[in-house]
Amino acid sequence: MHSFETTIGRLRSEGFKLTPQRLSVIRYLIGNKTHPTAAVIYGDLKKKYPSLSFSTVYNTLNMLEKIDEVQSLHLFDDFLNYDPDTGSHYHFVCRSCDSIIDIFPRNGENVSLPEGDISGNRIESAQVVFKGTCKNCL
Amino acid sequence: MHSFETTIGRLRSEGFKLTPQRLSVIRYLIGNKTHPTAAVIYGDLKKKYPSLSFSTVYNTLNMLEKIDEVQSLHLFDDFLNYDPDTGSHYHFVCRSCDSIIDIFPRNGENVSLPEGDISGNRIESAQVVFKGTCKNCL
DNA sequence: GGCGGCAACAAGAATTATTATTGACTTGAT
DNA sequence: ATCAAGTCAATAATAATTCTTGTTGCCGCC
Ligand SMILES: [Mn+2]
Ligand SMILES: [Mn+2]
Ligand SMILES: [Zn+2]
Ligand SMILES: [Zn+2]
Repeated sequence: MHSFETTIGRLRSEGFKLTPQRLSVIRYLIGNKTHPTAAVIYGDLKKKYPSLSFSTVYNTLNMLEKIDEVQSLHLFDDFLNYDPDTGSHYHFVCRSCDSIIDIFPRNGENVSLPEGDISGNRIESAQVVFKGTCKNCL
Repeated sequence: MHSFETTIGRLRSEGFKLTPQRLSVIRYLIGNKTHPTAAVIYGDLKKKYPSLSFSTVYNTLNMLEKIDEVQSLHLFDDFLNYDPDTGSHYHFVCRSCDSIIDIFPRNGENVSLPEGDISGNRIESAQVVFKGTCKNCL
């Protein structure tokens, strides 16, 4: 996700209205490193904005994903996690405590993935998910 | 997945009964490179075994996954694909035609992933999914 | 042969996250 | 001020998976 100013600038220029609900979701997500679910976002914001509805959270998340300001991650079976960091990075999921940890590979150090083609197929994105046991649980 | 003989040997030794339903699912999966969904497996086997039930397919798949004879893949939003190849390989998903293509990285050639630790967290498995446009659709 | 225990089964209901729909109301942008 | 867009609330639709319940068929034992 871009900065608050850049993000709302993008929304404005794409013709979206800057409603308080949308702004609250955006403010919640900017700088958030916890990969929250829609339910968690709703639960947290509901405290401050008691009239917020679940559909609005979903609608806003889907809208933000469409303009590439967030990405949704399929890390668990039954729900999605949302990540405001749409840059190239990977995730580690602890099988024991379910925590999600960002992995930022330094160039060539830990993870190297092909750019462009693999046997004639054009790669446009790559998702890498590690599963294991986190530092804390070890 | 192992050979038919090895697989049913494992089932026998783990105390599972070799029922016709289970054997039909196993036979369906062995050597299958198509990453079928539970629904596809059910639909195909239903022709030959009209009394087969959906839950039995699911139960059998879960049982096979537990003893590591298949793996389930979260490649799409709403369903799982099952892969009888539990060896280390990755997947390419075509955004246009939804086809799934196996990627077998030769050592160090295209993909290299860390074994063991990443900043103190113990990695036990890694899932890599490429998305893009396949040879056919290009 | 008859019986009890038991795993697996079929059928379908239940669950659950997400998406879609409705209709009345509110609000942001011009 | 106007009005299209967004919101809320409630509810329904969707769809993959899991759960429940009663039934079946096999096996060992009397
Ligand atoms: Mn992340
Ligand atoms: Mn595969
Ligand atoms: Zn942990
Ligand atoms: Zn294709």
